[in-house]
Amino acid sequence: MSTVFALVDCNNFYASCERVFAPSLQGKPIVVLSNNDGCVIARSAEAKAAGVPMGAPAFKCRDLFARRGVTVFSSNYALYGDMSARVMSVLTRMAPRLEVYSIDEAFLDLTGLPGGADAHARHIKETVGRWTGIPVSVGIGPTKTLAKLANRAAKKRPACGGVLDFSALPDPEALLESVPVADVWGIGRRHGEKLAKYGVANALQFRDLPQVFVRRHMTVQGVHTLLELRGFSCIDLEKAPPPPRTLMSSRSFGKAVTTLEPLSEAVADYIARAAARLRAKRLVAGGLEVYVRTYADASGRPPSSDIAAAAPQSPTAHTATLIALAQAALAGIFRPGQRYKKAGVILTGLEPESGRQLSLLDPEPANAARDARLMATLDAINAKWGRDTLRCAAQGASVTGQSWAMRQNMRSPRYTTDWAELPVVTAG
DNA sequence: TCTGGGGTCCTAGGACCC
DNA sequence: TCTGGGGTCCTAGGACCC
Repeated sequence: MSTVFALVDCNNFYASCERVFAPSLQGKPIVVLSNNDGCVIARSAEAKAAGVPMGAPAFKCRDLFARRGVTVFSSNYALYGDMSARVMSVLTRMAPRLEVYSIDEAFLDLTGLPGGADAHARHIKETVGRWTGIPVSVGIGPTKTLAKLANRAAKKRPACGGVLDFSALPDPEALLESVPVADVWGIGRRHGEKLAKYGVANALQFRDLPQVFVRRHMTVQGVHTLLELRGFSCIDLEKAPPPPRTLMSSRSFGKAVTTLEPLSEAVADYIARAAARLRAKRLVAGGLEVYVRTYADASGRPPSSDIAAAAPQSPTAHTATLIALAQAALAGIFRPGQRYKKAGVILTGLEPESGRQLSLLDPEPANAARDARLMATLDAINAKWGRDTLRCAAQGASVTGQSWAMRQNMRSPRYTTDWAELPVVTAG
């Protein structure tokens, strides 16, 4: 029997998370901004109706926000991550196989469920809503790509109550014809532009292209998308995601940085964050990259980027070792007089820490055990008392006072992950 | 004043080896 | 008077996703 895929996607996820804890905003327009309060990354249905564009720079929307009474939130990833875990935990109980695809989406295997996929999907939608407060839509299809398309249609057609099964459509080709080709999962804007030159505007036209044409212009991944649109499943559910190959931490600054010292501090801070995530996944890094990016300057010269790589003597998750390497790399690419907008670090060459401890050919440095104990202690203290309780001096003295800190002026409380910010329920 | 952050995969091309 | 064939590894760049 062929697989029945479902895609469960949270509606306007970040905006919905904010509204769970601010019920007075139900039915009101709200938006969530990216880091640095830069651009709009989530909108409630009412904000969409008010004409707030996705991805719009926040400073260009101030008038519209004021005129239409839009409530604005800085992004609060601690809250969204926790709400996501709650949604996924409910979904885990409701399907035999599940792949968490992103913070707000999961693919489910609904093959052979009693009562049929559609009824089960409606039960899932209702349960997630009741237990978490987050509204979801469910798309069902014989391939992941078609389940994605069905989900998109479920959101656009109020009549279907948030659930749509591609296989049950009376006229599936009409749906394919209504979808711009660039909106198909795996095609994207650039390929969409190229396809338009060949007269391919929608998903139906793409589906009927010759396979060799697609292979030539879009590699094997394009062929997978083509076959999936035709109903042949090529992209399976991934139950246990493979370990990450890289870990990245980067931020834009609140304002331009022009000297090495604050840049160095920021890089140390990003390393500390990335290294903590590395240890949480029981991995070590065999290398790292540091990059910086400048503003476009007044004369119209475009922004420029510089990148430098470094590697420890042996793979490690020791924060101080990685910071020293990253700062030395940074010093090599820093140029006085530049106005820097952003910096980032990427940890590369990741491998399991356990593999290393068993290696006889490549003995650990003498102080590796001591380093590991120090990091374990640091992680335990920060887990108990908050992420920035124990820090390296290189990260700068204060958590909030750095000249490079990002802007975040409208963040909601960390309702679910910080004791000091629990919501208060008032009787009466 | 001036648009986020964190990932993956595929391919082409060069270095190097036999 | 003019440079094989085949393989591996690495990197850069381009595309995609959320």
